[in-house]
Amino acid sequence: MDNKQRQWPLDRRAVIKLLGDCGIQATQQRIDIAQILFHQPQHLSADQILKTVNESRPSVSKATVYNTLGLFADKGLVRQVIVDPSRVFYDSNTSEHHHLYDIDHGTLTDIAPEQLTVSGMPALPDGMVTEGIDVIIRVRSE
Amino acid sequence: MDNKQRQWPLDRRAVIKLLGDCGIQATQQRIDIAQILFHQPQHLSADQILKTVNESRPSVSKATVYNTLGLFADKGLVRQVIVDPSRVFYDSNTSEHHHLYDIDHGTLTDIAPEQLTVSGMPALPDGMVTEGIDVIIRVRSE
DNA sequence: ATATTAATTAGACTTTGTCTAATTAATAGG
DNA sequence: CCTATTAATTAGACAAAGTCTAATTAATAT
Repeated sequence: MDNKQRQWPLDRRAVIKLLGDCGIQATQQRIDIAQILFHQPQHLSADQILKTVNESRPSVSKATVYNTLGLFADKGLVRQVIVDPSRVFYDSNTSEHHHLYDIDHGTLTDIAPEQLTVSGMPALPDGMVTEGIDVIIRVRSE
Repeated sequence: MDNKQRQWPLDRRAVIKLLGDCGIQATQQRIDIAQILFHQPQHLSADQILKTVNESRPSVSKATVYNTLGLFADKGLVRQVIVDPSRVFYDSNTSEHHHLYDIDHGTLTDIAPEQLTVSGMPALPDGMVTEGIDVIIRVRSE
């Protein structure tokens, strides 16, 4: 579901529609979280989202943040990015692209698919279904 | 250091030499851990190594396992593989290759570099030094 | 309105990994 | 070989990310 281009930033209305289109009940908490994520294409950790969403006043619990991010990832609304052993990033941009990860600063940057090509997908054993291909360039920048 | 082909399995003598060549003091604990890793090209988590090394009788502490794996990774003897949010794998094969990760079973398999080509390395911002490029094919196999 | 189902929550819990301060082992020099 | 010095190991406390549970609250449908 939903790996199309988006029009940034998504406002409240657009977010509600997006959730609806994916069969996700648009509760207040989910809308809040989605609005943070879909403000722009970005990479946020669960902890960053938890902090941001409760900035003005506490409104969403830790459990719900994790539940919601898991749900969004399942539905294909966001993409998990696993580059840092200590936390998962959630990428609000689900159109095809690669990543550059700065080990020293813990920051993620997008690499456009035109800039880097992966060719020659090997045949998979029976019963295996490709879920995705991750290409990560790891850099140091001290 | 040391991303060359190895001759599997490495016996005790070969392991001691390998450590020496990398400027690592060959203590009993490090030899034990290295022997497990370099028995064959494989992907092991810290926890798996801790269990294996203490199988017959307790001989290496948790702290030392983590210290040692960190040291081996720094020296380029093993390669960290970050594909699973819950644990880091250490790959005893440091020659160039890619990975296939089975999400449902949590298992890693190698993909030979000939089978999959990455072309068009983008120019990096000033001061950034490439540490490595990871290509991971994620599959489900329920 | 009300029954039923779905979502949220606090807080306990698990797991991976880190840190510290103290002990033990290894090395170098005489 | 003994001894000083340095390096490695250790137990156990700790930290942080994420999960789980059982109870509450909100949403939906009838």
